[in-house]
Amino acid sequence: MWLAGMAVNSTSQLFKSLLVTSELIDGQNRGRLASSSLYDICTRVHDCILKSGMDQNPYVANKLMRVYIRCGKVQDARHVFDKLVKKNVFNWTTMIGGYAEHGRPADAIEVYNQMRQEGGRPNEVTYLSILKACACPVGLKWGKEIHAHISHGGFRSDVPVQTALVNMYAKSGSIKDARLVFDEMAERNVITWNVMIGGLAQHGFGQEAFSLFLQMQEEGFVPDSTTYLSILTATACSSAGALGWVKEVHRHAVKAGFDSDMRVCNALVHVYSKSGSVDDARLVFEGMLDRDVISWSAMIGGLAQNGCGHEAFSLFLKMQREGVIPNVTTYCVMYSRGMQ
DNA sequence: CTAGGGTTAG
Repeated sequence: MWLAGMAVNSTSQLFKSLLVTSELIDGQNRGRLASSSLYDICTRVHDCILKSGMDQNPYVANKLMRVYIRCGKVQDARHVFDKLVKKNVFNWTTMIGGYAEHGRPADAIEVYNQMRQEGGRPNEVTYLSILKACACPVGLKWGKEIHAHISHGGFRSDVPVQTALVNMYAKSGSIKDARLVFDEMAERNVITWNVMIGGLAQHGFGQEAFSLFLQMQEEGFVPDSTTYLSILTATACSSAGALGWVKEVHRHAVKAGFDSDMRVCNALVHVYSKSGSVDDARLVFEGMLDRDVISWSAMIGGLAQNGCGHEAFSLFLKMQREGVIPNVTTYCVMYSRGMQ
């Protein structure tokens, strides 16, 4: 690690290295630097920041919080946040977003409420962050309150915020409310459609998801890979009669060139098995140029569950010959059924 | 200058 070995002795140098490092992690170099060494740099920079009294600078504090959160050290970020006497909207939003990223809705809502009590004005980004935190079953009761704040706060026509609301309702189990918000939106974008389609599919409403999939195209929106990944979920496709519209979605995917997208193909393999057509699953699988552990596991699972135990096992051997290492899921699907 | 809505495998 070039940064770890670098001679860093002044505060500004350290801070600069922290910024560079966090950008490295953010960008295409993600994963190259171990988060443990980033955390190490981060704590050293933190020391210098404290010594120089810069910890009360909202910009500096925010950068520091972001990097701590990126290392998975939300508690450290919270410490920086709590020490900050004057917090701006970025600090509040970063803290809420940090909890959202780490699936801690109660903590996120605590900070959000504290913000409101202290007279802080949430903006659209703050709402995106808090809604993300509440996008889970326990978050519904808080999500409804935030919905009211958003309606009163003048964010009724903000497409990202309204989309985040649709997502929050869908993920927290209230698909009817998700649909209500969606239907009332005057303006939408592809993400809005993807969220609604994915929500319906996740709740088992495959037919409804499919009709929205058609409707979005009638309205001039072009489905992207996320649209396909969202609609092709097992719950939506395992219901009776799903095979028909799944094939239709498949045809669209091929026409749009997504038959070369590994993730889309993985979803197709999985979903064809679930809707009862191992033959179609096999066809997609065999046509794939690249296959990862998910592709292999999906195909093996499909075979095992459809009474083709021997073929599943020989595929399990083949994947390893091709250098793909099985993981827990691979073993789970292999021994789930049909392997005797 | 800083925070950011959606995404595939028991």
